[in-house]
Amino acid sequence: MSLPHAILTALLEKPSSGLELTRRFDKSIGYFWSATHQQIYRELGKLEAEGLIRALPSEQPARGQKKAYEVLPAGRDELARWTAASQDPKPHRDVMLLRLRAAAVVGTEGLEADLRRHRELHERQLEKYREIERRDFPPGKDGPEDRLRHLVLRAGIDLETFWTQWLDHALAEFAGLPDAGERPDARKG
Amino acid sequence: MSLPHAILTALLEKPSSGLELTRRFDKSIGYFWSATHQQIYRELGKLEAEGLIRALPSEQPARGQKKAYEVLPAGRDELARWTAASQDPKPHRDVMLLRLRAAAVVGTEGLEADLRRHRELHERQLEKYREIERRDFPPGKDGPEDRLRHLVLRAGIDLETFWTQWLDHALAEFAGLPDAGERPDARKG
DNA sequence: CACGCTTATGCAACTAGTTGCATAAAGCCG
DNA sequence: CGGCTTTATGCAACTAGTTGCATAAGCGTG
Repeated sequence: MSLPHAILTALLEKPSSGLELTRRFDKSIGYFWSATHQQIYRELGKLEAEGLIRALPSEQPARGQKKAYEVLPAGRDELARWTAASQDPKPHRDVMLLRLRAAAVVGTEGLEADLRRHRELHERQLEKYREIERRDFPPGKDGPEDRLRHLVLRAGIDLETFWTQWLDHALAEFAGLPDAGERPDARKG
Repeated sequence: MSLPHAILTALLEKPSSGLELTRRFDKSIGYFWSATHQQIYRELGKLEAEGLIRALPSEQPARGQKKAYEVLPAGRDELARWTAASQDPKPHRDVMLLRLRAAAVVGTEGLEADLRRHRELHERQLEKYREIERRDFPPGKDGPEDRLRHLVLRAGIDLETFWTQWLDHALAEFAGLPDAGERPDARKG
């Protein structure tokens, strides 16, 4: 149940319409909590019905019209409550690790190319994060809010660095594997 | 659509009943692809209907009876196909990072304790992985399959190490924040 | 102004994963 | 044997997230 809280956070940072939120999810909050525009519109409707946000009155709500929302005090309270509440970490799911484990049984054929491609994608994401860091956190911009937001961005940077290095390691391991790329025991069953 | 492939991998490593699979998911494959027993039973039914696995004939299938499955050639082919097919990495979702971002807006009150708790959980998981590494990958056990499986385990070890360190970093950052644990601008709205 | 393109909002149907509970056999124990 | 616990399988209902499509206003252009 994190999407409503992601939206509340984004709206507190800046009141926005559904589409604006969607765009901001695509390039900031979405890096660790992605959402499609349909999820966002649906959730905005629910949050409004619950009285946690409201549509800004200025622009009349009509189809094809921007409809911006702002957070109400009840919404801020709910977000504060949720932020402080203890939560167990959810197990992460990682398809690539699953594929590697499968490859140990059915052979590595075809996997190396995708490993290489993922390495490039992670490196590109890393460069994007570094760009954001340069833009949003120049030396000196270190108030308490900045430090927290910077901390979160650092997690993104460090994670992409981690995966880039790990994939290098995996590729090196692949290079040391028997030539054909097919495990010796593959298809024996 | 990874759960069926996770199950195929597990069954190729060793034919098992639903409950055995559930247990193995809890302590091995589940570290990067978790599943409940209901998911597993449902998926076993589907895989059998599709002709990718079959119930081992030995023990008659009755309620309260173990019913073990093995992978059929079509299942192995499907798994090999899936393993080799290119897939885009899915964006990871991380609630803790979201909470930190929210804390930049509504205040950090109550968060530090959970940060500390998560640190301990990650450290405990790390110790568990290291135990598995000692048990399953003693020096010398380095055939091609071992090396791939070890690679996957190393990802788990390195990730837990990463999070332990990152949480240390986050806690150090918290220590440097204004005393009360509440952001200056919190509740100003 | 008629056409097509972009912006913006939204419904419906689907897939995946979770939670709560039901059922039944097997083993233990007084 | 009668009740209790553990093992094992499974259904039903629910929540969360995804995909495909519909609708309509605004804007540019021949």
